[in-house]
Amino acid sequence: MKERTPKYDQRYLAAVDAAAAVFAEKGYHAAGTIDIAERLNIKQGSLYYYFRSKEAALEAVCLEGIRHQISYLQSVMDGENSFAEAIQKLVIYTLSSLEERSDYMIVFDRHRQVIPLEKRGNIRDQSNTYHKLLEDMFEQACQKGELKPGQDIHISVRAFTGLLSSASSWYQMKQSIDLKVVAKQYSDVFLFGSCAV
Amino acid sequence: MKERTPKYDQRYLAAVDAAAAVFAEKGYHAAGTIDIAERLNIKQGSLYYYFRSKEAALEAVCLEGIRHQISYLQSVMDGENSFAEAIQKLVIYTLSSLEERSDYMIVFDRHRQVIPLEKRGNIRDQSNTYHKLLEDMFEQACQKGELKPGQDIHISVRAFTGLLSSASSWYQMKQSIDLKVVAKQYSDVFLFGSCAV
Amino acid sequence: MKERTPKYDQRYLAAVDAAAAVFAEKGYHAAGTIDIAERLNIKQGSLYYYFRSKEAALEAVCLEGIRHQISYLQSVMDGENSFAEAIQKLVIYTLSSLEERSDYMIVFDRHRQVIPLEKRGNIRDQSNTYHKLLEDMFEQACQKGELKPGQDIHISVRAFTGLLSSASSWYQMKQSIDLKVVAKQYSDVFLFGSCAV
Amino acid sequence: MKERTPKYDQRYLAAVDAAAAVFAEKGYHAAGTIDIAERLNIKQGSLYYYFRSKEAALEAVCLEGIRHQISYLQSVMDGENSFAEAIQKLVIYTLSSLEERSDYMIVFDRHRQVIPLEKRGNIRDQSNTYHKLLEDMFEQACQKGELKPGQDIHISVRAFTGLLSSASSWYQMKQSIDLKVVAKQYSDVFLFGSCAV
DNA sequence: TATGAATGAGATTTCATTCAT
DNA sequence: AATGAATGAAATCTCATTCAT
Repeated sequence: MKERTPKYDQRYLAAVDAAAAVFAEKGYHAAGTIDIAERLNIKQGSLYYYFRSKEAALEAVCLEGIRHQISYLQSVMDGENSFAEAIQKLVIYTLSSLEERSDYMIVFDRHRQVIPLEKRGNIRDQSNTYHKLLEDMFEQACQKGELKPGQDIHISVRAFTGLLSSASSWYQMKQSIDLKVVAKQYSDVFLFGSCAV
Repeated sequence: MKERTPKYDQRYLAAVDAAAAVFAEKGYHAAGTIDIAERLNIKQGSLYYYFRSKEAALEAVCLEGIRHQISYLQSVMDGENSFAEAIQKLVIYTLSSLEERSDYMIVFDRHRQVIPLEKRGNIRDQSNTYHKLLEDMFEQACQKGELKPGQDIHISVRAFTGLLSSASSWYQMKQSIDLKVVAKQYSDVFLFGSCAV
Repeated sequence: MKERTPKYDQRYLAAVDAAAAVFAEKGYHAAGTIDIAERLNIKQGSLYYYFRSKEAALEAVCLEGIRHQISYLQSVMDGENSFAEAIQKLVIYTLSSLEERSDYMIVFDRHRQVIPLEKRGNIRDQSNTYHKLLEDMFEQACQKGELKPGQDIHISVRAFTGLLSSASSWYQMKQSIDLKVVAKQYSDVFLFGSCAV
Repeated sequence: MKERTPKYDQRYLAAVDAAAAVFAEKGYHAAGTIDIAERLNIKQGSLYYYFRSKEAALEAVCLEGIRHQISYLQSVMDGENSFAEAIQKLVIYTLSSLEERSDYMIVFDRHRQVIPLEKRGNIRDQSNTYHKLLEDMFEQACQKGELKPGQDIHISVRAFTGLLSSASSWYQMKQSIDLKVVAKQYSDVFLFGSCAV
């Protein structure tokens, strides 16, 4: 919508941040553009200087949200990690994202689908990228013999993301428990199962 | 709201069904009372003979949705199942619920929290009941030595429900793979983990 | 938008009427939906019971406006009129429409083109019908030798409608002059010209 | 608003031109100041160096539009033309104006009345001048016996301008027919009528 | 039980305009 | 002369809800 000068970027990012916070707190539909504006200390109409529409604001939040996840995942894959280590790091990162960037996580998780299919291209692209990377990671682990044989990789990936998102729901009712303990157990369930023997 | 004559029950359930379908498809906020009415072939205003308000319709859907889960969970616990068997049955039941009653599952999963805390009593009660039952089940399994030692039961339960809900997201983009195969793998991940050795 | 019961028709027509009046007075864009509502003694939002949108109201006005012109033109063509008589009757009818239904005439004349091309189908259809009828009439007159030879019929028709619309602009600054005198002169100009000899 | 240095004049005229184009295309109300600015490759706010307001831009366009018509009409009257010749020249000039300056013609024709009566002084003055000149011309023709007797001159003038404006509507849907042929027929209708005998 | 008609409060969006830089 | 940022007022439209019939 605008070329990005550094100064503009700063304000724009603040706008995205405000949108994330408001959407996370109230939910996309229940949130009003006026809430976002107020949080930015500007008037409602001025929001449209940053976003073409409320929906565009949501898209911006989602995009910004997933960008971080992708780049961390990328960095984990680039590093020298065993499969088990990688899984643990991703769980930890997800849980700590939930502390530091919870707004973006929640909005992405819960409200992404509000954007109508036709306009979901950008988000879908990013989302696909993320899943593709994960699948690559599982694939490589499989070839190194780090994964149990005979399991469909797509389902494994999905089971893993399901676990991650259950962590998200956990965050909402979190009783202040040590993050690392929780992360350890989550990854252990995924890696080694819950069943004795 | 009304005494339940058989005939009334039938129409009322159709109304709940319609609400579930509409909420699931569009999301609670994006859905209009008019959409529900249209699906019932009645006029917008007439809806108010079935529901005191739109929110009441949501509550009815959620309640109806969880009722099934609870009663199935109850039946599994009453039967003579090992922990592993119980887990498998629950995964299968959830997946097949997603085929047969997906609307209710989706609405409960995604929109339950729209109902303001003050009015969420009924649903919370049911929800608590469900979690409590699950925790009991895990507790018993633990005492029988069927569960790995040293894991926090609350987290295990949550990890399990996270897995279940990942199945929900799977359902939405399902590539028609045999339900039992999928269920097997999902439970295997939970029970035995993904990691070789 | 609604099935037409007689009672509904009456109210609906009143709504179209109000829209016509407001659009004619202020112009489509300068007019607010609230103005129309006020004229109907209902609240702004209630307008949308009758019209899907402000634009739909405009379309309704235009359609209603041209309907009368077409049916009168049709009746003139069905009667036994010489070309000169027909022209005169049409001029008179147009001028008196301007007294009795000026709102519709003005709106059709000035604001029809606000409706975007894609949605102008209905109006264009009616408009084409009107022009087609006129062309038929001129064609027949031509064959009976009532028209000067060597003139392109399309241009003649257009010159005639131009004259009619100049009558419309006349109406706006009308000084109370006898309608029949004016109509006579207008048709005379068209039929016999302004130039001596 | 500014003293007119040659350079300023040039830019100013470009601005008027842009406004004319935009108003003609979208209509005054539907057109935004931003559209005009974009066409000039400047930013919205910068427009206000050329026009005090959007309305002032419209006024400028109208004034510029009619200036040409008046000066041509003046020149025709100053020359030695019979009434029939004068009419023909005016029709031709109008039609070719529609090719070369259609924006100004259209805007003047359709949107002049947007300017509120209080502020319409300038335009009205010019408009009156134009009509007055035409009436003078007809009056003189009448005295020379070039006009049919017994016709009200005001109506004749108006019938003539109606014809001219019908040419305008013709222009919009023009099927590219030779301008002179069209002009000939338009003036013939006005001068000699359409009716045989 | 059902509906037609209306309401009213609020939501998003648009846009001419201003002004410091 | 130009712009980036913001404003504020208004405008259209939506929608859950009500109620007389």
